Amino acid sequence: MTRTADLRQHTDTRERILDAAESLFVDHGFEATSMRMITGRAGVNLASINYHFGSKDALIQNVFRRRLTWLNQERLHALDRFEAEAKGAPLKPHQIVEAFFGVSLCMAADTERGGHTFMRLLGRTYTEPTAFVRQFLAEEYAVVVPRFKQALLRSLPDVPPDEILWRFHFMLGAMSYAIAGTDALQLMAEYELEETDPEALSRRLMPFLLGGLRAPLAGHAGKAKEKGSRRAV
Amino acid sequence: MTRTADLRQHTDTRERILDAAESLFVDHGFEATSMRMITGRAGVNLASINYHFGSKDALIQNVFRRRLTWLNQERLHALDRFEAEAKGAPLKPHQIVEAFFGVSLCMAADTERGGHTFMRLLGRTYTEPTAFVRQFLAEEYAVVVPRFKQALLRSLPDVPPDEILWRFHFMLGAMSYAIAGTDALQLMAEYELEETDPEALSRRLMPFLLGGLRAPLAGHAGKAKEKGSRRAV
DNA sequence: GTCTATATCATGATAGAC
DNA sequence: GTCTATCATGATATAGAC
Repeated sequence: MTRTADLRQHTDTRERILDAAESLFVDHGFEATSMRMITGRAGVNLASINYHFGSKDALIQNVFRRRLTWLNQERLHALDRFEAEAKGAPLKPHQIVEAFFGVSLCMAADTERGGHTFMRLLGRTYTEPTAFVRQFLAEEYAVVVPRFKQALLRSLPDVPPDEILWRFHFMLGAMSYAIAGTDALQLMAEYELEETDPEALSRRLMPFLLGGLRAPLAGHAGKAKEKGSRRAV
Repeated sequence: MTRTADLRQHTDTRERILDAAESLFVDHGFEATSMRMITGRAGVNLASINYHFGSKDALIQNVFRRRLTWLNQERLHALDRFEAEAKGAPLKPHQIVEAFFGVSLCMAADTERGGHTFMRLLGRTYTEPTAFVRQFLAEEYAVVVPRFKQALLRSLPDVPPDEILWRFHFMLGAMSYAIAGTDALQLMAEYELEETDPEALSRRLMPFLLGGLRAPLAGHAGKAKEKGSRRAV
């Protein structure tokens, strides 16, 4: 149970399994990753997954929980700091984006301890959720999402709430691809791209996100199909 | 071999298999989708997949090829039309975005004949490519990507080429999430979202993409790590 | 806690009758 | 072209010795 995250190689069997599973899930997906592959890479016995986690599904949940609760706390803390500075005034969009996506990119920048791998997994999972994973993610995000949503609503009072939600969703997509990164981009570029420097990625992604978030609304009838009062809670 | 795409239910066994595989691949991924699931949904015999396609991998490729070649042709035609109008002048960013993403969204709007399903599959696959799928996608995009890349370079001469590639990549991510749509968004919204009206989606996504594409560059040193002449071919 | 051995089941693929 | 029956393999999970 020690939380001292040594670099690279964990000695604890539990952590070794989690590390191996995390990286294999990214490359092959949950169901295509067998327990033999996981225990093989972790250098532990096949039966140890069931001993430590009970089942493969429980292992999947632990892979997420291990990092996601911490990540969401950091996102909230970042938001807290900005709101403390603002003293009740609405935040600026770039602060909210910084709090959520900056922290995310920060975790994605950690290649040694697996943060990068995890963020790729998270982005991939968000659009391809198995039933029980979706349920699980919804619970993990239950605290974070409303906070950021409200901050955005206050920050952009002229933009319809639905529009803000969608744009946040688009930003998640852009970030997901950003972190998936060179592997997928290489498919497009004929020449070899530079290594993914975390800071460079942030300098690239952030302006894009803000540009999209603050883009002028489409011309006519953003609320064409009005349906009574449709306001986010 | 008839290309008359009847609505809904195909009578041809081949097409029935392709339809079933397409939708199952979206929901469960390639490897988690068994041939029994596919033939079961298609209402055909288990052995027919191997008879008609030879293997499961070959089936996967056929699922993509069936729609992707057509889609890429449409994207090129749209670009051709704009360039014909422009008579040698550089296109405007919104035209290029319209040509690529407008056509994509148009296919994604087709829910009856499976275009929507396919576009979700394509977006999911782009960041989670099995080895042979990646190879295959690279071939399919070999013609389209350079054309659009060059159009963007001409359209935005002040933006470094690498930056343009990345922003195109980000746009793909935003579109992928946009099409994945309500399923994933619902995870975030506490209230029930409206149905995904295709036109509404386009009105939402397009301004976001353009805002991101044309966003001002990050302040200092966009090319901090210069490495000789790094120009796209 | 770790390991071997094994039970049970689903998978991709094929052979061969019709 | 379609179907049944079947093979070989690999999956998750567990029982029980150490």
